Amino acid sequence: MYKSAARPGERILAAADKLFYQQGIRAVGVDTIAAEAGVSKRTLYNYYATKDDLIAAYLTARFKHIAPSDAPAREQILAYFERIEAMVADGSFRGCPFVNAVTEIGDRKHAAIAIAVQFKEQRRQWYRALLERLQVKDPDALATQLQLLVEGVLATALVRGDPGAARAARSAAEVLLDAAIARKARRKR
Amino acid sequence: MYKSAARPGERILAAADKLFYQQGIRAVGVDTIAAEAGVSKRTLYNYYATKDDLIAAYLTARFKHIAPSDAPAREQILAYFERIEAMVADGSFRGCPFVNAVTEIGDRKHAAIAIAVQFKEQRRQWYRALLERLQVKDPDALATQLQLLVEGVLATALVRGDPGAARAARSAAEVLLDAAIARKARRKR
DNA sequence: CTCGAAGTAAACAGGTCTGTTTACATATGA
DNA sequence: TCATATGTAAACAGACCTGTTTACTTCGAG
Repeated sequence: MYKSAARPGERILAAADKLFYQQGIRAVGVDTIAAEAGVSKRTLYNYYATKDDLIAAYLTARFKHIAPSDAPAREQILAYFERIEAMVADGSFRGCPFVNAVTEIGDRKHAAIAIAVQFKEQRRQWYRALLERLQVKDPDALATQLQLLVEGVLATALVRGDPGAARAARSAAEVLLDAAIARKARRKR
Repeated sequence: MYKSAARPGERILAAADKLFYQQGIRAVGVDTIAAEAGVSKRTLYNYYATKDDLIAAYLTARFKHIAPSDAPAREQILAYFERIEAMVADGSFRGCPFVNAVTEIGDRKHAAIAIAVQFKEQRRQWYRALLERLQVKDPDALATQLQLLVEGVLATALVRGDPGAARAARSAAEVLLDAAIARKARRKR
């Protein structure tokens, strides 16, 4: 399938990403991934010693940082909600891969769980840094709240398949931001 | 295990509930459930023709309505966030069973998906009815937003195991409610 | 007392899973 | 040229899965 492209290791990872995300980690066997990658099972096990290693690699590869930007903080945050909306609207959306992995894995000691926790914390810090620039009163708490909205959109869109939740989240975020900024302005006076 | 209690059908359902929720639907086989229920596999298949039927029965049994109350609407909503916090704080929390089922199942035509969708919609209507009593401007939209917060708490608590998210959600809900009520008061004037 | 419903235990069929192994092919660089 | 690394195909081991079947037991109602 991916035979023409790239090296085996990358083809395997691409196949794993597609199948794990679309069908679930437990639903997909290594045989299927090897076939999709156009690679023998032996080769797959050369690159990834166990399925668990491959799962960890899959999540690590999904661990993207957000490109830093000089745009106004409030704008960046609201734009993020729009990015989520686009993601969710795109038909092939199947929930957050990190949350799904935690759901499917069970064993809290699995490397994948730590990666998921790190990812969520990294996102939270991204909000927090922006909120500090806005000088809101409690950037840490508000960062958590914004993240709750995003997490809620991902779960809701998974269940209902409806991207409308993203717009609702965006407007809730606006209310929360306005309230936090207004409070600050009031205190300043 | 549950041998002393109740009839086989109920013992099976209780065992399925415990194991499906704690370890995941795909992680648990019918053999394990039969053993936990202290029942032969033959008996299990007498009560539930297929594992899928048992999964559907498990979710149906989890489908609880919220007891109606005459308490002030705002109080009821905030109390709901506290109930979520208690749920999440209780060690054995493993996410929302309905969302988990959707994650684990994949096949959108499975009876379980419809049950999950219905459940979420039923909860949303509960918020909406309360918000109508508060005469906020757009009860439907605000109901969705409150639900996003709850859904976010469930997902976040699953990943991080931290019940702090529930308190953050509660205070976000307060801000959203206050904003919606203030707007209405302003319009009234 | 006896018949039938409802249960048990255990094996089985046919499938899939992860991970290993064997035997062979190809390509590249010293 | 030829050794080594890297790959393939395919079978295999051993486990677990869902669902069925067989043969036996228990027990209560008529």
